[in-house]
Amino acid sequence: MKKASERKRNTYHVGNLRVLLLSAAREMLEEVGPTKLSVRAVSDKVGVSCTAAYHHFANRTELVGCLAAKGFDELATVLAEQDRGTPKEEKIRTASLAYFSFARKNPALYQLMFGPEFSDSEMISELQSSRREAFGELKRIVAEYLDKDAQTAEVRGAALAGWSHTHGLASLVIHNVVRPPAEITDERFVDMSLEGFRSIFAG
Amino acid sequence: MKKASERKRNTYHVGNLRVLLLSAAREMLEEVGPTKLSVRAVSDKVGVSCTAAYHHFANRTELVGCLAAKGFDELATVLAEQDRGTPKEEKIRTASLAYFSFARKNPALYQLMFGPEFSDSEMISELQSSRREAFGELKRIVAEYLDKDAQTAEVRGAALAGWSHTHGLASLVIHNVVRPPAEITDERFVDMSLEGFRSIFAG
DNA sequence: GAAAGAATCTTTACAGTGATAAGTTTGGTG
DNA sequence: CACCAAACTTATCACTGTAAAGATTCTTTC
Repeated sequence: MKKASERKRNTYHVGNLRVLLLSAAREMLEEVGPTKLSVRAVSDKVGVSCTAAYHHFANRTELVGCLAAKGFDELATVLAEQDRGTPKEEKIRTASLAYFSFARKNPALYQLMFGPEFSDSEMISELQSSRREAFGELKRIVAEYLDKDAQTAEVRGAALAGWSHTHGLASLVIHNVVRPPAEITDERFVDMSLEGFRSIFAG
Repeated sequence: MKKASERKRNTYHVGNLRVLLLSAAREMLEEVGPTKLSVRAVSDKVGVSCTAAYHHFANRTELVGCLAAKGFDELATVLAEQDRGTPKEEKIRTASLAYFSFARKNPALYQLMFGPEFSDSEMISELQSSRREAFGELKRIVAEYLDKDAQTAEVRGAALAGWSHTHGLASLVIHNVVRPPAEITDERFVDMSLEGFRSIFAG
């Protein structure tokens, strides 16, 4: 009596549709772009009706917000990994590089994380805490670099500055506003910009 | 024999629909947000059928691209104005402040200018040249600050760094990733970040 | 000044989007 | 086994970008 859909669905209730949707979404994200990721397409890919998704996520924003949250977690991890064993003086450079490299490897995800999608709505506490933790990692690194306590105003300012700079650089490149010369590696490019800042403060 | 629409249209052919659409779009932009600006809503506001817009713009992207281009023009103008008469040593700070202030005053426009909308498509030469000119203005300012020729690698690097930093700061704030303390002015906030950078390079 | 052609605008239509409401199937629990 | 709650489906709506084809007006040419 299965007049229902023609989809092959061995398991009717998957049980963990949520994670299936999320990983399908993550897979499609880089192909499709941050704005064009649709609930329907994701559901289709999993082999489920699109309204099924609305039983696990309040709306598209929440789905995509979880993706962004995972992005921040991943970013924090990468930063921590790359920082491990780095000598003090190199910490800022290494972190900047890891950050920039992460952004270049996952442009759509990065655009999502810092895009206009969540600027108004304060919901998705998961996203907010993941963000906070990623920034925390940054502050930790800067604190060690400066040999100061992480709660210091100086550390906070320096972390803000470093984050702004690297995020700005990544954002400009990802959005094709600035195009780094083809013959130059990401590493060189980040160094160029850091050097640029140094020369601003030299005078 | 006017069985046509019920809209009041004294002048059937306006002649300059293009500019009308653009200014209507600009007006709505800040209310509606960069992603939710629709061709239909804009056309409605002008009092014209939505397909009429497609006689003046190839698609939504082009419409919104012209808006962004104008944004870059405006930004370049603001930078130039604020720079005029500023003593050499203050030029970077003044430019950063003017830039940041522009972004805060026109958040939606700013998001549009640096959003994912135009990252793939290379069209809209107007946008591209406006962008280039805005960056040119930045380079000019940095060149004067450093007392070097604008074509120098050093100037280019410093301009890139300065742009990245201020753009990053503006982007983080506009997207609510970082929330500047309420009691602090924009001016103080930018200074804080610049100070932060100085302390990074002090050691 | 009239007729032809170009520009401009409208109606209609389609496919894809986020989202809701109401019904159906399933797994688990008494 | 019966029932209930969770998971999923089928409509359906309002809205979006965009194309096609027809209508209206402006402009140019004779």
